[in-house]
Amino acid sequence: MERRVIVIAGPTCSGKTTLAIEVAKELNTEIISADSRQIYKYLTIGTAKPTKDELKKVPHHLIDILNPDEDYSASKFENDSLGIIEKLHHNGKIPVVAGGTGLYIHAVLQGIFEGVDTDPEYRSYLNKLRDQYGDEYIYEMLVKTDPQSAEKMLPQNWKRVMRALEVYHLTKVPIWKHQEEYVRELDLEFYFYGLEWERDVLYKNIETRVDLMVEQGLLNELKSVLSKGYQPNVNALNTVGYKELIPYLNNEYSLQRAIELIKRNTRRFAKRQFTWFRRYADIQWMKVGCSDDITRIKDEIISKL
RNA sequence: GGGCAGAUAGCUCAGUUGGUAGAGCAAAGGACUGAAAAUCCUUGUGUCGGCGGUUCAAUCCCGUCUCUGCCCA
Repeated sequence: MERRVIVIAGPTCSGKTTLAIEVAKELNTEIISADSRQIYKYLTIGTAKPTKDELKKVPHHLIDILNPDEDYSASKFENDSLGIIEKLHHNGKIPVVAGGTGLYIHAVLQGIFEGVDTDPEYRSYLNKLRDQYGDEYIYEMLVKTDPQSAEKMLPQNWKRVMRALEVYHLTKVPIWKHQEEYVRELDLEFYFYGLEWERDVLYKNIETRVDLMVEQGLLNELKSVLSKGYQPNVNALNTVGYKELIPYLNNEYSLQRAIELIKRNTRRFAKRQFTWFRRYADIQWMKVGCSDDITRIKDEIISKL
């Protein structure tokens, strides 16, 4: 029974898509996208989805599965991706998981503790409290209910504070305890790779790609999503490339400024991705200097199986 | 060729009536367990253009050179 899984991580614009396709083609297998934005339909240019041609070469999973106003989560991703992995294994294939969403990659590799769903009603209640009384207020709520978790967080980081409150609200057990007790037993063998670039080269590529996205009609793509009736504040549009263009459409600044911001925010995003992936001791970093290296890396990955 | 104004952090600049300097932006490092392209935290040593001089002490004053901009020939 097959139990191997190839995982390809790395920052945005690092060549994950191309590499994954080359590997999958050679192994005659399929790709699972670990990308919290490519999940959404209509966000195509700005999320640098694989092209139609590329999608034709190799079957892809978890791309274009949601409307922009639908919710998703790391835990759903874990379930969905593990389900697909199981099916592929059943067919004797080695799945290729590729993507840049650190938490999703984490969900596949190690899992997210189970059993505590989101509670939209409670979240909107907390959001209201926060709007009215500020970060400190909800943080104090956490200090009272789950001081141990509160100690590890700052009041400003309200998203984490809210999640901790939510978990306690639903289970009466602090989040750190759930985390501590959670053990996932899965018989999978991961081959975990990260793509590494010289920082300034990657940044230059990012800028070129942003210009290309604009040329390809990023702005029209956003307008078309909005014209379908999706609100500018949906989670899907809180995405680099789109969130900077919305104020431009509202005449808050120039298009040139928006493009600058997209480039800067993409750079910062790439940096955060490096920070996230550096935490894994078992990641094998593959140095990339130009797009030709991808084929070489593909060969190396396959030879190590 | 002459005159004037500049030259300080990666960039744009501020500043020190002489005691070796600080903002914004950019950038770097970090956190992250069901919103994660999200949400947050931390970080400013730089021959103050070069070389001389004055001074206990020069980024600051003086001289000179180089470069940049403007003006006059």
